[in-house]
Amino acid sequence: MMTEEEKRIYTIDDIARELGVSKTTVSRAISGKGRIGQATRERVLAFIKEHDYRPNVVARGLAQRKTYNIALLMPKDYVATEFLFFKDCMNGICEVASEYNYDIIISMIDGEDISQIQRLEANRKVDGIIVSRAVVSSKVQKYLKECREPFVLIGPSDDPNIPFIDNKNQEAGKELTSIMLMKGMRHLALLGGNQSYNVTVSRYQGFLDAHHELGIPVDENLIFMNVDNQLVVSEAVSKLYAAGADGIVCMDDVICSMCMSSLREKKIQVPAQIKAASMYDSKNLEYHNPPVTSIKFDAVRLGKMACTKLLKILGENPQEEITPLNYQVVLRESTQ
Amino acid sequence: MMTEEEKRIYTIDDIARELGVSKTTVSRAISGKGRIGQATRERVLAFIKEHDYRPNVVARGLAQRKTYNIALLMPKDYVATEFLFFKDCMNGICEVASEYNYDIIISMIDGEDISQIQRLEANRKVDGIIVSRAVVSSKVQKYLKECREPFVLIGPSDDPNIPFIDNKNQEAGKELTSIMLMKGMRHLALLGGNQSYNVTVSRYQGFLDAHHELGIPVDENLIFMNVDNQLVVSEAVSKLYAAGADGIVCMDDVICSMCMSSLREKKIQVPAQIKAASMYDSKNLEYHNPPVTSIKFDAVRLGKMACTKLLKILGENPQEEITPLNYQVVLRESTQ
DNA sequence: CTGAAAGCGCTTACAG
DNA sequence: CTGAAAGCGCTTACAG
Repeated sequence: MMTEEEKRIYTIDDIARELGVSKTTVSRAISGKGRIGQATRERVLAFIKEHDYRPNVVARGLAQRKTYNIALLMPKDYVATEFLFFKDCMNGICEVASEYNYDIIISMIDGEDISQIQRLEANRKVDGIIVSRAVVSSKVQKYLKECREPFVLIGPSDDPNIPFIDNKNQEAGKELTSIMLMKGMRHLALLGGNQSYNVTVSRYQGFLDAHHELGIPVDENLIFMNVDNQLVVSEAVSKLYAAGADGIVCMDDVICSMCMSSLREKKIQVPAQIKAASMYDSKNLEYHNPPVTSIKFDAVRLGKMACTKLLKILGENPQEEITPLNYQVVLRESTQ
Repeated sequence: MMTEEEKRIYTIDDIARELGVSKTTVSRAISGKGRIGQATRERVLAFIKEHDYRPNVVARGLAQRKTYNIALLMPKDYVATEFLFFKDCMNGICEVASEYNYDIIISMIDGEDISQIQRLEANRKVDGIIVSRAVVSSKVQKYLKECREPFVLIGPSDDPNIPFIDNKNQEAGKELTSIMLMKGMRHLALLGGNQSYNVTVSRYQGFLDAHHELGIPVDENLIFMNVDNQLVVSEAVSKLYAAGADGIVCMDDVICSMCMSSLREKKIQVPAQIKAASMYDSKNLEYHNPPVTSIKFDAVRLGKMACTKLLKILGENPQEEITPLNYQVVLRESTQ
């Protein structure tokens, strides 16, 4: 008959009764913990499979004093670039989490306001926390350290007690810059984002490192930080071009997009008159003319590893290996 | 003493014992359900406040057969525009949810793949679902209708059985277009996004409505749909300008940004030689030169209302009123 | 107005 | 190898 009765939801008790065993036994068959006869286990497992039984995660959680939830903290005021990056992280996090049957609870953090974190803690609905942004205010970080929940940070940390996962921003910045210097450019300009972000600081440092290592002086007049809108970028581009820059390193895609369109507007040819490169390779740059050289970070992977790291702390045994994160340099026409 | 012992976590039993009442009584004082003496209630409440007791939401949930979780479905492949809009929705959703002490569990949906939804359902960790994108594939929608969980849709629906919340996209498209027509433009171009999205279809329809109502013919040669990258936009701009367009309606901000930079590049003056307007007012347009006229939707509000609607279905009594969503037209220099 | 008891659906010592 | 029992921290008829 196709018209089956309303699919009933089995409990562990139902199964025990129908199979004539104790629920202890059923529980053991499912969890794999404790001794149990081969035959019994198979019988239970077969029944479970046939009736598509899924244990109630909440009940299990209560008994085990776990929730199988992980909180993901997310700043309320994310801007475009960060958010695109974050989205990929989230993909990675969710993927790993669901493999271990954890769910992700999202919590929007408003600047310095820790009330949402307190709420999470008070409600005891999560086993751990992933903090998504390095820029999380020091107040938030401080609170997290004091609070009961284990957490991992996506982004850099100099506190050895805080588990974190980060892109190699400084190394990447250095490598990209080195490549441009080795291609012969001697007057590199830098267009950077918000300096209160760690990522900005790291990439900037990488830019400096490359110069120092090759013994090439940095021209302070070509450094423009905190450029975050079309107008400011446009002005910066005029200035740097007038000042004789032969290459531009953009700290992220959005800045680079604005930079490229500004160059087009001013009829400055790339790469003929000036070269350009960016530090985060999103789809934004894909269709640019000319295609832009850039560093490609693997945000999905970053998310996966952050989640894996937290799961380890929570006592799970994730198979995924935590190998150092890497980046690629994608050389395109804009630096030829 | 400042150094208090490890903050212990009280349970309802502890409180009952310390106060010499039954836990039934404590429970009643907290929930407000059932009769309870004024004096007793106050005594309990005072104790709770003093010791900062917070009931265990998971345990309560188990007893009430609720989870106090809401799932938010989110497509894995969101692109920039949608995602920015979605972020605001999320803010609204989270805000309302946390007021009622619900949490938001995020679930990434990969196209037609319903396995994550099945997982949500099987795990019974949510009381309801908010589907974030109108474009959710028909397969996903179909599955949701059959599944046990109540859900609301953000976006349009013609199925009267599906609760949904939507922007007035068609009306907004019509109004923006009407304004441009009434300003005297007679050859309006349209730059639209992905036609498989309902929002695109609705805004397009609004564009047509305005023309019909005013008895002004639509020039098919000025309609460019599915433009989603700089190159394509740039070509479209060339064509429409050559074809004599006197105004451009962009369906979203990202398209509009690309359109504006393309116009700048081609040295076509806005608003002198051609006017332009957009349909979603994000920060993207804020710094454009000239500032761009646009429709402003309230995504945060949209999220709030979606969540409110779901909470109603779940039997809560949200105070927030569900009034029809509105939009603003922000007239700026680009259409003067 | 208040409480003892059963129950939500699991897990886990403990005993056999 | 298996099970009875207690427990996770709440709620809620039911009885008084």
